[in-house]
Amino acid sequence: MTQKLDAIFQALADPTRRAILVMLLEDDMAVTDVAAPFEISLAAISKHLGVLTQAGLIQQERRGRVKWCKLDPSAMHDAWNWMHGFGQFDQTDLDALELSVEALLSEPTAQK
Amino acid sequence: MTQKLDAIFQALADPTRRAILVMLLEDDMAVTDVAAPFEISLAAISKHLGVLTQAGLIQQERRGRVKWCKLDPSAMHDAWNWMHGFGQFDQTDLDALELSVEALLSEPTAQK
DNA sequence: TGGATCGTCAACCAAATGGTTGAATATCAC
DNA sequence: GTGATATTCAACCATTTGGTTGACGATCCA
Repeated sequence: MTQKLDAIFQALADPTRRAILVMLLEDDMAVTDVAAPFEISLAAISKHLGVLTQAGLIQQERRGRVKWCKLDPSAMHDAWNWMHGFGQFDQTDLDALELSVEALLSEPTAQK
Repeated sequence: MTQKLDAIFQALADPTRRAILVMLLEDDMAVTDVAAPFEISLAAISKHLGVLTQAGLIQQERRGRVKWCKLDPSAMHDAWNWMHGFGQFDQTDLDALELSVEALLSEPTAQK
């Protein structure tokens, strides 16, 4: 597990990679489209996507000549879980937490 | 903010540093005591503590010849907050969240 | 078939990282 | 003051990282 966390945090430590993740939050994207907003080479982006895939933060699927990238939140969740032990949540956090909980509780399938 | 997150995630990407943070969860510690369980040199631990301090994950305070290290959860919290947008929380998380919320709500000073 | 597009690979480079050792600086305790 | 303890500093080293460029293998389309 610690090796997995190494990879996840390492992947998250780069601003370009975090920006990519945020973009993928919006929608799945092809490699070329991921690269478009950045000034670095396509090969560099390709490497970043490799790092993210290795860390399990995204999944890549090839369809034809296009390789689609989609977010995989489960790895992020592992990191989140590890950090969770450290949080003494203050009021600000509490608000966010309550919103999350309430949203889930109000879903049709949810039950107390 | 992104530079701050760079530093935080970078700091968290090393297993030795994560282990140190877990140790400090238990109690504040002197540098030498932090170093004790590890096989690497004291100087290396000192560097790790520097990285953690730089990232804002711990605070160091010198008293006499001893430098005390204590956890500072606020930086962790920044990272946690960034990640929060990515989480589709499943039932397992919900349980943990509820516990946190309820614990806070049941504190004397807490109010709905 | 042939040209354009998508993406990776390989080789290379500079800078950062995690480690070492040995010397230096404070502080404490006698 | 002397010696032991706590911590950092400086110089060094090997490896990793994030980037480049140019060539390459697939795939689409006309």
